[in-house]
Amino acid sequence: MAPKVSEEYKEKKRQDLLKSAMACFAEKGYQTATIDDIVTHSGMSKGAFYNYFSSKEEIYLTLLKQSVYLSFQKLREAIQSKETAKEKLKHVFDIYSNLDFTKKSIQNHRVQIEFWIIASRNDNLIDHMKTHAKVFHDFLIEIIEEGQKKSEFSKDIKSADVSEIFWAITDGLFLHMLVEKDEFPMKRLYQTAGKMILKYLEK
Amino acid sequence: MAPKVSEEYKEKKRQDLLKSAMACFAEKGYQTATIDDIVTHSGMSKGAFYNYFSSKEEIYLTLLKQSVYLSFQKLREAIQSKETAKEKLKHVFDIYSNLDFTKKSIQNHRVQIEFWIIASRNDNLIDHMKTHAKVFHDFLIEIIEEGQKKSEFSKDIKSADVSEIFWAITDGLFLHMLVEKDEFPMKRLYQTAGKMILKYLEK
Amino acid sequence: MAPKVSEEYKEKKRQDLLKSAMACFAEKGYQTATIDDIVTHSGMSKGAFYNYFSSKEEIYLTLLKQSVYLSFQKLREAIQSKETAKEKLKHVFDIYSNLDFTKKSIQNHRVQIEFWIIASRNDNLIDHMKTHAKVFHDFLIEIIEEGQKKSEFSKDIKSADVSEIFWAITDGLFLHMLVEKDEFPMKRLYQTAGKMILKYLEK
Amino acid sequence: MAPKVSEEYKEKKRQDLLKSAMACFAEKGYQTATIDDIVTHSGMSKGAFYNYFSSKEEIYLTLLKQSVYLSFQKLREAIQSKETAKEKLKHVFDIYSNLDFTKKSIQNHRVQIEFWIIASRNDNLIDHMKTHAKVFHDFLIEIIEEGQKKSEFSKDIKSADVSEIFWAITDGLFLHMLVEKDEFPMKRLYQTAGKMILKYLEK
DNA sequence: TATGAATGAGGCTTCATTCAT
DNA sequence: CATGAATGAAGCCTCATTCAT
Repeated sequence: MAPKVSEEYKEKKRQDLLKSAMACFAEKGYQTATIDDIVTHSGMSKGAFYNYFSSKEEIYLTLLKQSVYLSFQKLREAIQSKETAKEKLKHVFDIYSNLDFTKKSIQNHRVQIEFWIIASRNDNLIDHMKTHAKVFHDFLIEIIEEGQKKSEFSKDIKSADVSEIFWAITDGLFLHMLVEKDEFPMKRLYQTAGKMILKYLEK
Repeated sequence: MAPKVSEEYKEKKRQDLLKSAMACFAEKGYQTATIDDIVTHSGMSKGAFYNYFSSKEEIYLTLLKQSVYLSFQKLREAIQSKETAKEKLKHVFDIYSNLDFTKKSIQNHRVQIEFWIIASRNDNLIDHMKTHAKVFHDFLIEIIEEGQKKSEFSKDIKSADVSEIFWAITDGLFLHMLVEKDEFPMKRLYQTAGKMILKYLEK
Repeated sequence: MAPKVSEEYKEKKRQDLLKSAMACFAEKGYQTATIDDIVTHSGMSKGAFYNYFSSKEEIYLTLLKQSVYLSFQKLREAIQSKETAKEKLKHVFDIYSNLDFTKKSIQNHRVQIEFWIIASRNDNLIDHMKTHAKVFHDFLIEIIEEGQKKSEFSKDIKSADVSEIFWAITDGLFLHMLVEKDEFPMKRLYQTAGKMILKYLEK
Repeated sequence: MAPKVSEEYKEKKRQDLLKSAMACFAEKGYQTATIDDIVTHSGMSKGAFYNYFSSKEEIYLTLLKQSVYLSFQKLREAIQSKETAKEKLKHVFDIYSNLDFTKKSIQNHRVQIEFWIIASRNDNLIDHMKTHAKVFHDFLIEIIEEGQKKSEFSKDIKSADVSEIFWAITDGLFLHMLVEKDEFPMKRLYQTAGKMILKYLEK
């Protein structure tokens, strides 16, 4: 029997649910958001939800994978045109410091950090997270080591450590912004952190 | 007429519950851990729990105040003997980099970070958090400005921003350590971050 | 797209729950009857209950509105055919004195009286009650004043007071019947009260 | 061994608890008032409570008996000086219509009516209630029949029925007053009811 | 006797998931 | 495939009563 509906139709529904789920998890958090919230937001029925995802946890994980992947894609693309390692690094700082710190963007990050915490308690997830983390990590290491090769940066420095600190700052600042909200000078802080890192990297 | 049990007895029970609660929140998270988990862990009855705390939220908040208070106390004491601002800062870095990154200590931080996220969605809690945060923030600002006065550090630098970045690194590193666990070179990373900040502060 | 069950189906379930609730409240009282009692009586699940009513209080209020509404409807219909005010009043007395004082009917009144008491302690409910009471009150006042206009009744008498006393007798007799049960000559008492009131109204 | 404390001491404590219980039941109702409420109100301990009463139900019943007894005592005393049956009846009406309808007095009645309802569901209590009711009932019947003997009142009238109606009015009016509160013209209503009854009794 | 901490059954409500239509 | 009513386990909290001190 031929399928009753096209694959595109199904994929669209799936994406609708993912979007709604993201919106709900962002607003209320994983534990607090309910399946009802999600299906109400999406205008679909509960039955439909379970046709596409087998559980609340599954949609959550799907979301996680997708969202990490997407944000990494953006990052990589943005860098391509830059020549020197220093320029690339600066551009990464720029990207983060120029994110629109709208409610939606902040909530996205909240979900990511929450993911991180939940994953840290779940052996099945923790490897996923490590893998995701590694992607970002390697991306930065690559740039730094490129700079070291080209003698832009000091060779005495452990690239992995600087990368780690960079991502720590990123997550740490977002975490703090969640509480401080509007008054938080994210852009300035990010630029300061960028200067700090560059100063450290330079010979 | 006098109470039948001593104040010490009651305080001990209270602390027992706090300890159990911390263990459960650390293991399962605030939302997932149940009152039943806590009382089972403590060997007490549910009724007893409610003699000491009026709700799950209350014990959670108590825990946080206590843990924030304790860790700040340690920090302040540790600094006292140091003369220069630079030494003080270095010592702060040392303290954090020498924390015993045992399971327990890590879980403590997990609870703190988790709370941060929960609080960020709850207007009643957010002020608590800001207050706690300010304590640590002001502490660092004080040291940095002392260093600026004494001409140890550059006067062109916004002390509040450096403080913010320092705490962002702290929380960010802990967040990452939650996932990376044993392999995470927390000590080295912290020291690197310390050097980075000092280099930036110095003229 | 259309709902999978008909509106009639849902309305039937709702009415089933209302009936069960009435039975349980009547048997045990509002405070003592539990949601479990109600769902067990109705053969439904607890979850189903909460699909139809949002709380125990809500089903209770719904029940009361409904029962007040129904009994008032009956009253008003019964009166229509009568010509004179005196005949109307007599008919009201007749209706009450000929109620089937079965267990069920008595229990209905018990719930009403109980609710009266609960409402009297609850500012949110008290207005509901006043509104209900006013409906009955105005109904009687209208008849009495019609009788006064037509010179069937003395014009020196405050219609509102007689109405109040009539309803006081009604509730008072029901209250006593709750305890005296079978031996209580409700019919005769009601007729006596009717005579008493008519004698007082007549010039 | 001689008792450690005097009987008077114990009786005083008992009465204190009864007073507190009455206050709490009046304010919150039987089901809603807790043992904690009562002991807090009385300044005693829970243990003490259970030394004097074996359960919440017991103190409730004790209260009931006592309060019925006391109010009847007052009634009987008040009547003594009157000569004719009509005067006696009028005086009874006067007493009720001149009660201070303060909050406290109203709440007392609320508790009584609540008793009545609870008792009506409890076979063990229902006989108690009937006995109490009979005391009041017989009291009024006695007066009415005295009036019939002395030819003050019509002999065609069933004294028991008039008595029943009188008490129904009393309870009914109190019930309504609970909801209407301040605006309720209890005094005028009671006097109107008195006139109504007397008119009916007179030849 | 007095104290009040401890108990634990039981109440209300939520919500992920199932399944008949 | 879609619908949404039904399920029932599980969570939080209350409170009458007990009992060690």
